[in-house]
Amino acid sequence: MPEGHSIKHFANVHDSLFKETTVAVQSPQGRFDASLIDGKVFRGSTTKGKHLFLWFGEDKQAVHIHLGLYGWFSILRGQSSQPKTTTRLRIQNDEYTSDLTAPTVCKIVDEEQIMTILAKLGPDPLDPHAIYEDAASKIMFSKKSIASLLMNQSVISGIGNVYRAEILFRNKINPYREGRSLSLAEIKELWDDSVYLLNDGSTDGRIRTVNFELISEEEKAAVGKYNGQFSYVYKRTGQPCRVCHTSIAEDTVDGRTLYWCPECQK
DNA sequence: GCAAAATGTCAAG
DNA sequence: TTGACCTTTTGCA
Repeated sequence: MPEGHSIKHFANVHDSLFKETTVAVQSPQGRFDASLIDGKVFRGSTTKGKHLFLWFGEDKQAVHIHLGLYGWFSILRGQSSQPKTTTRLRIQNDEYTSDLTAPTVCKIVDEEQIMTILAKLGPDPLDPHAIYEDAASKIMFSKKSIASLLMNQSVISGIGNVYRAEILFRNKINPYREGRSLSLAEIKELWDDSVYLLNDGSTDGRIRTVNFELISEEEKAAVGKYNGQFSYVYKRTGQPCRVCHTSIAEDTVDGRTLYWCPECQK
């Protein structure tokens, strides 16, 4: 389940495995018209926040993909495997197969539609040219909580529920503070930490936020059970804070579950 | 075997 | 604010 780091990771994977190769495209599920790009050359990927664009052919047609809550790519070596009936988009060259399942969006878009999508998104911490002040100026005058603002893709794009919880913990910010109550230094710290964490996560598509020394031996031993993903507060309701041992709290904000440490994030 | 939850977003009420 | 949507995984019978 994807935040911005996964999108960037999948973009990089597609670039490294399929770029400038002729690809066969199908939609076993039938909900994407694969004939529009089947047999064309894959030209590469672009991303912003949680939005991925795959470019094909001489006239550079773009397929807009948003993974939503459940969408995922499975990348396989070879091309012999049978696709699942739920596979929306299968891309293959001589060596690799990419199967996309359960995206919220997977469709051909034109330049105007792309501009509309991009215009709605705040700066992406994964973009080296992002203008962080665009996010800062929205946060510093807002009466909404910083927890709300970080999840709002028009403020800052690419952060989801896991990174939100973890970034606020790492920077000792109470999630209910109004955006306008944050100092510029605090906002800059949140941005810098987002840049660091999302970049790190995008290398392999995994979220790493916790100082490894703070993870207990028992937890490390049970690594398979947790799929190797540790957190400070995300989904740790009732468990002791890794820093101060206070019980981690949870609440629902804007329909999403928020986790925080009442002591570290006063 | 089935219900519930899950890293997201949009539109209806 | 709630429900709908796309699918898989987990936990409880």
